[in-house]
Amino acid sequence: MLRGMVRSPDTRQRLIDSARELIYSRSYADVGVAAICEHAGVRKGSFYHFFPSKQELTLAVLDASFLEIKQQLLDRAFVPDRPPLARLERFLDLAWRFQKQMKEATGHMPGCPFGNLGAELSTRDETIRRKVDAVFSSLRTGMRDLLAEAVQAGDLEPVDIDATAAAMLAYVEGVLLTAKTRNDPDVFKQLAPAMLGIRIPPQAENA
Amino acid sequence: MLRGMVRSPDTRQRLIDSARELIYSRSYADVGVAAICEHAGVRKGSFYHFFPSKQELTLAVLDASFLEIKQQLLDRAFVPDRPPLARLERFLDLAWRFQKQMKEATGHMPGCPFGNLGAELSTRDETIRRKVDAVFSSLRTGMRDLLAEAVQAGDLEPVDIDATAAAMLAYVEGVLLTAKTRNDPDVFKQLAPAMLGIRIPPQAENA
DNA sequence: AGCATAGTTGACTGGTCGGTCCAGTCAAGC
DNA sequence: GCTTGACTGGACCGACCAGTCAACTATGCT
Repeated sequence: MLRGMVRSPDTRQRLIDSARELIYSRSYADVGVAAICEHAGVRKGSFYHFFPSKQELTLAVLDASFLEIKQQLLDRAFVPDRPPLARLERFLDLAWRFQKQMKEATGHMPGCPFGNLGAELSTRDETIRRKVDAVFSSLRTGMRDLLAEAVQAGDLEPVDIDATAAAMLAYVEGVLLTAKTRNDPDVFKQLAPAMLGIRIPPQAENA
Repeated sequence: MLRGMVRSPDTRQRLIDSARELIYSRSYADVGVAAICEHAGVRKGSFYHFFPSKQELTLAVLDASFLEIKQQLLDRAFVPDRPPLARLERFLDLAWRFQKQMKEATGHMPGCPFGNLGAELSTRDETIRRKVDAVFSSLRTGMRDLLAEAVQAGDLEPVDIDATAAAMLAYVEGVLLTAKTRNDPDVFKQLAPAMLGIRIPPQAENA
């Protein structure tokens, strides 16, 4: 009776998902390969059949996290059913809901999956650092496009959209880290909206 | 001549200093007790004479780091020889110089010693999380006082000084993390000045 | 049927982890 | 000079680390 594909249909994906969840809620160093395998219901040998190292798995985790964030957060928040800046507000609201929900479920604020890895590993693993950088770069591009649209629509005065996108993203990262360190989702709720007011003027400085 | 206290004058302090340097430039998990001892020229047994655990040493490291930041950064930047907001600019400039100097010396951007530990350990060690939170709280207070002075002097419109101080600090943390992940001090230089424009209005929301 | 191969298993390795233990050392107080 | 107690040295501990390996199983292809 519907035997089919007995041999674990998606061992590789289960490993990625387990690692993503565990590393996100703890840290890279605190989660061993053995713990990831146990959570995924997979034996050590199978792990190394699919991934040559913990580092390589982590790169795959970063891809998976980016996909998740894009689909669950960005694509939802950025639906063009309202003005660009209102979409940014929706983005912050969705992000806050998620952080709050994680706090309720686990007792901890997880922060940003990319910021966490960047903070922990940037000085120690150049490959992972570059990957995190690439993810942030993609996020910045999305933000930049939104700001360009806002400028075009006249909802935003002309700014250096690249720098302003980077600044807004940095601010969100900082707020996430602050909320995580205080272990309080309301910190995010209180501080995040100020992101919308951040501006970096075009070219050199002026007023 | 001037014998006194032959028995290692400051073994404890050397351990703290070594741990501070190593953990700051790598991470908590990447630096073992053995490495700290070796760097300090101290044997394992002595370590555990002065500190009951690596965690306790880390708490002492946080105190030492805070003292260092206060003396080398805050106390220098906040000298009241100019208007409050100009002191904030000087703070950013000093912070940038330090990050740049570390990059040149080690090849890496270290980021913020508190933010790093907060990101890595907040979900895993409640005691350290609280300590990091306390440090941030002190920093916020310093920033808050400066903003209060700026408002009083008429250099800044009335804002929610507590929330605005928190937002500015969060922004600096985010910029430091961004610069660390990109491994480029110029990111800090470009983005940091926007901190001065961050505002959170008093009480409820308005415009 | 037979073979190739993707996938699985669990025992195993060398090394490192944080932490323990205790005999020894030295300076100060009596 | 003897005792006390802070401090030191270093051997040692069990647990865990990332990673290896050879034997095994099931599936798909011919």
